[in-house]
Amino acid sequence: MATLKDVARESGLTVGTVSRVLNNRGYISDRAREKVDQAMKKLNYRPNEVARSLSKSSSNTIGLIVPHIRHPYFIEMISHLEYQAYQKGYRILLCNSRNIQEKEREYIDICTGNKVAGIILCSGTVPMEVFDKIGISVVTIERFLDNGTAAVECDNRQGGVLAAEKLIACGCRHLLHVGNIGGVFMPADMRTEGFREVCEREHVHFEEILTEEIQYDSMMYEEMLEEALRKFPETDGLFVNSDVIAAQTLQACGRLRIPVPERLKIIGFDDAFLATLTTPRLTTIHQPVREMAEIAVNLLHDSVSGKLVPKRTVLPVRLVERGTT
Amino acid sequence: MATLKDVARESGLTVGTVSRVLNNRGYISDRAREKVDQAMKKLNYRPNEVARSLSKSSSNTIGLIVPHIRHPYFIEMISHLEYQAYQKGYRILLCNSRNIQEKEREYIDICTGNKVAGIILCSGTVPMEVFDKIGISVVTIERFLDNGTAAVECDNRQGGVLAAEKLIACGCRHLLHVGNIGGVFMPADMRTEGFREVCEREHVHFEEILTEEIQYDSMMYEEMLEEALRKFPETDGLFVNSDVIAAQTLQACGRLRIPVPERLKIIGFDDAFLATLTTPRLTTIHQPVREMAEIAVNLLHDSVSGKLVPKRTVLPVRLVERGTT
DNA sequence: AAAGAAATGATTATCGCTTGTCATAAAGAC
DNA sequence: GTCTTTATGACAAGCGATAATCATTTCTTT
Repeated sequence: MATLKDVARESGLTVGTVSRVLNNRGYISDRAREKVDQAMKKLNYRPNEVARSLSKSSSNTIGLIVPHIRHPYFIEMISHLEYQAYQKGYRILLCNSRNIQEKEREYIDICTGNKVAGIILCSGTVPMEVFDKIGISVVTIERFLDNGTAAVECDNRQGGVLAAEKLIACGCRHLLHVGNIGGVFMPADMRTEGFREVCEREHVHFEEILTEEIQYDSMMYEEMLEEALRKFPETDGLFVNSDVIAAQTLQACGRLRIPVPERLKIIGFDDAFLATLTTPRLTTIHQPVREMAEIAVNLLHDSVSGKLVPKRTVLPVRLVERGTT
Repeated sequence: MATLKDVARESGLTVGTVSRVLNNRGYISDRAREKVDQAMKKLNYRPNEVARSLSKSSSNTIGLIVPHIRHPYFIEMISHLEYQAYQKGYRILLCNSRNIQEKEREYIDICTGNKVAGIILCSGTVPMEVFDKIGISVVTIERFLDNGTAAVECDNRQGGVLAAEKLIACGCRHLLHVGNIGGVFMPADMRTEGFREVCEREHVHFEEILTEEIQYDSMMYEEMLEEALRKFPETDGLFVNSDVIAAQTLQACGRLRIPVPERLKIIGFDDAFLATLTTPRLTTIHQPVREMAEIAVNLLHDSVSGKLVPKRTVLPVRLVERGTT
């Protein structure tokens, strides 16, 4: 592989000048630029990013830590983040914490060892102090981190409000809400708050059940859902915390012979691709994933560049009506 | 951040010795190991992987190039590859070529610039000569690459055979096959071969339609499918090249009021998570994604270690019966 | 006790690039 | 014609490891 030195020799310039051309630093003439360009092409030169990173003790890589890859929500998030990062000249180091604290810690270590420019954290099993030491910019998405650089969220509470209002408007009077993992706090808990608020205001009865970590990890909710529907047979409106759960509710309803949306209306959350592939299609709360990803990358970029960034950014959600209401 | 030097000072040893401890090289006493361990802990030392990579002119990162992230098949593949790579001490640099040659080229450059240990290629818009120059190990998954290091595939032909046999066994006599993108050659084309063979052998009539790149990229097949079902109204058995297409066929059937599986039987391909979320659930050809991912990473590892690796590895597929047959 | 193995020290080149310093020219401003 | 700006050369320190060389010292063996 050709090095800077080779390019310098080939172009008849010195490494200093060539480096200045590459980094757009100091005085450079158009002629020099041209000569460097030609030499680079001729030698098929690619700067060694590793050496660059070492020299600057920071790379152009973003560590992306997610608790799950196969989950439809994270798929969308990862896909958009990759794109946004690419647009801004960053690469993505993909880290799947599998929702395990030890793995998350390990990945954080890996990120620091690899001198990532920053971390985008969609996983949240690790306390802030772990980050305090390492001095890396961290942008969270839909996670709390007491003292993090910046947090991006959607308006979860509003999502809960929209769902409740819609179900009630549809005439449902016995609501059921399938929420987050018990004992783990995250912004998504606010969906429950919003939902609860509306139900209480409207004096509509509602039940609430929590989920378990193992269900989240394996994405298997069916058994639990069947049980819940058996336990609350009068349920006529259901608000669940993800499209995956909603899709599996449809499966359970199929088995229990509960017609949707005739006897039971369902509203999911996320508006992932999956929402358009079920029968009927899912009515759901749309999270602006594209925008959230874009903002997250921008925040990280700004923070790395030393700019002051907002600690919290909340984006609006909206109800997307399809076939389950 | 603490460096090797600091650890050396703290442990009362020299950098040479500490480096030898870290890399398990040469003679080292247990006492030295201990002292280094303690010093590392005390200083919260993490080796700078960037410096390491520069020194060895190769990193422990694998460049993973996919044409798509949101596609259910690639999701599973990415998830498994990440896990397998992690197990073997590799990191994943996630590259989404979006099925665009220029982007793929660019990502290949990025990979070389970042001195990846090797590339796992699930995308295939770039000719081999691009790789020839750079001298990087490349393992392909479900792609042809004339002169690549190693290729991992599933037995696509057998998949086609199984699908055809099943449909015919179910009594279908007017088959339709939705194949790959026209003009682009890939191992998945062999599914069509196997399917065709059986149909011809059994004298069962079948139609075949190709898809377009834009459909693949956007994952929107519905219009095309509706059209196809209108054009061939006597169709009673359908074999499509992915679960995404199968799921959208269900959507189309819903709109056209074609009962599945009563009047039309459908077999998909991949056996992604999605296959269990549709109504009815998809009968499909299972690709052993976990094993393919594991083998791909192993092959890359072996190849990087200088071992001789098989040029082609073909894994068996199997029919998974669910509700669409 | 002699010989070899085991363990470490001390030092340094190397990886490829960034960035700083200082010197030196040539071009343009006034 | 001086002064500044622009453009480059020449050189070298530094980023944080790896790994090689050579010199020592301590421990085993026989």
